[in-house]
Amino acid sequence: MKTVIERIKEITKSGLKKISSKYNFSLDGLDIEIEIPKEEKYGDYSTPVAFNLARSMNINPFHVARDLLETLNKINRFFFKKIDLVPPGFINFFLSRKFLLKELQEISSQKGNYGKADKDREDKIILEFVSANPTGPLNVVSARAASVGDALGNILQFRGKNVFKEYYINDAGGQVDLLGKSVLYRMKQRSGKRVKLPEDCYQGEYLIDVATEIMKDKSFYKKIKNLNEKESIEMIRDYTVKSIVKSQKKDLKAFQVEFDNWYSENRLRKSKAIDEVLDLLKKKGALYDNEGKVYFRSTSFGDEKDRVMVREDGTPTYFCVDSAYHLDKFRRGFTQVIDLWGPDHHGYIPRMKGVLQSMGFTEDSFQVFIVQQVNLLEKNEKIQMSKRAGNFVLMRDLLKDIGKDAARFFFLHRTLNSHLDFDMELARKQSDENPVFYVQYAHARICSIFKQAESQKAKLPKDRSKIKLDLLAENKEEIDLIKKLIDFPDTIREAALKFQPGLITGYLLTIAQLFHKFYTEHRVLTKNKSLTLARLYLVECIKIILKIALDLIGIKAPEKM
RNA sequence: GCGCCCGUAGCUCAGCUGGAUAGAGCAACGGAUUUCUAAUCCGUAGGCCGUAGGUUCGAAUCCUACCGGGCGUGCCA
Repeated sequence: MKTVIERIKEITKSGLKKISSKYNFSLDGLDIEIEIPKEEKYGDYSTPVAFNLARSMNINPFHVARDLLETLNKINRFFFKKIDLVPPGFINFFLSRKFLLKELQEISSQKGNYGKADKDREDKIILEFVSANPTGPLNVVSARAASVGDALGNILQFRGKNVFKEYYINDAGGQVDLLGKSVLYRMKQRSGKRVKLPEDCYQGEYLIDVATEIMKDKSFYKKIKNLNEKESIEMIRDYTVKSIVKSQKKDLKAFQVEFDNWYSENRLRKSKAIDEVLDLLKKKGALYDNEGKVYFRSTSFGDEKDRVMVREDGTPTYFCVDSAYHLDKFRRGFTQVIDLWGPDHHGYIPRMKGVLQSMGFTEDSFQVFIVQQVNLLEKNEKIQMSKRAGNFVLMRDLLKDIGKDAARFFFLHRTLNSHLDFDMELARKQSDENPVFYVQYAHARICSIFKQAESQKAKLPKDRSKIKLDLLAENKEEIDLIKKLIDFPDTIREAALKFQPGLITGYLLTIAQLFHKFYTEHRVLTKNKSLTLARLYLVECIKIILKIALDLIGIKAPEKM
């Protein structure tokens, strides 16, 4: 099913085809822009296509628009009530009432599938996000990434893509060794030794819990007691990572975010993947040796300097391992690799793009989006957060404080690429008037209407064709609602195309607003039975759309509040 | 030094591949409920779009310089 904009685009295109010979232009590569004007008098949809053509051919936009309008008026009578031409060359479309009602029927009949795109058999997307180090519980930054990543995955899936959500566990390297050491010292402390936790260790108190857990695990504890410090640190490290990953999974689940796969860096390192990536890059001539180290020529891809892949002692760098991981993503058959990274990894984009291109993958098969940082404010003071210092606000605390629905809505309702000031005090205090409740209330209100209708024996018949839809769209509130409802597929489409899950929250707010207004102005349950049924039908469509949209972003659609 | 993000209403932010009179929410102020949930609705007020130039029919949007805030700039992960 094509979206409304897609259909208007097609109509406009066929109109342009008919006048193309007169002006001698080609439609190849011309993107016909269809937008929703800010002001009602400029129509429901509008196109500035005449300007685009006029500019490239140096002709008068008004003339092109005038001829286009003439052809368009001949082409379609059903879609539009009228088409306007406004100087200096805007073409404005006004939808017909007939079309609005026809499209409303689509919502009713397609239900949860309204706005879905056909399955795309070509693309297999792997979407990697969060991937926090397994050195502690997830914090608010991960919460933002989780909200965004999960919603994006759902949206892309809805728009027909095959999406595989993956979490990369950095369970190898120096950081986790330090983690093992930290827990070892916590264990020493717990057994009564007066030792101080070294400064380079993770200071978080959650590690005391892990230490306790290990000491209670008698069989494991016995095993490590007789080992030397290095060996026991390794054992403790693995135990700790396992325990922390488990708790991260739990936190994410509470946040309603689930992954298709948790991928272990440790396992990757033990496989042949690293040798493979080095071999492949060598074959392509992208590597060179210098002072006993192996370098990758990332300067060929706009990086500031070439990057070390293998150190003098023969161990691979993080970059090297990550390259192997990304090669593995393609090896597993994914055609589109999408990563959400934190701003601290920003500098890695050129070299990672470079590595993948060197190995023969196209530039646009790998995309990175930076989910910007979250600044937490408490009493107007910025909270300094450092994992090592152990003072960071946790995802689970956020959940307890303001709830999953409000938190997710908040994280999504702004572009992922900009910094986010999260005022904890305000979020807590405002929990009553948070926009998410406004949206949820709309859904609950609708459910309440149906409950009431049932007691009045006003029930929508199974055969919806019996309903007199002609009674709808008689007033502005209904017309505005229907117009916004049928815009849903376009909103989702744009959100998927531009990777902007925030468009959904904005859409939800508008629908809720239009509904609340309608609710205030008009009654659904009236003495006129036909009208009652028609309005129930409309309200049911609103409920369908609200539910789909809320599901996509992982927010509950409550039956009552 | 270099790179990136940000600067729009009192606050939080949309709008940024140039287009029609710069928008929304919150806060402030004034109003609305005998009827399906007032967690609602209606109205008022609020702006040198960081500053200065440039590009053009047209700039919040593009270019240049500068100012301010934040982050990054490892053979750590």
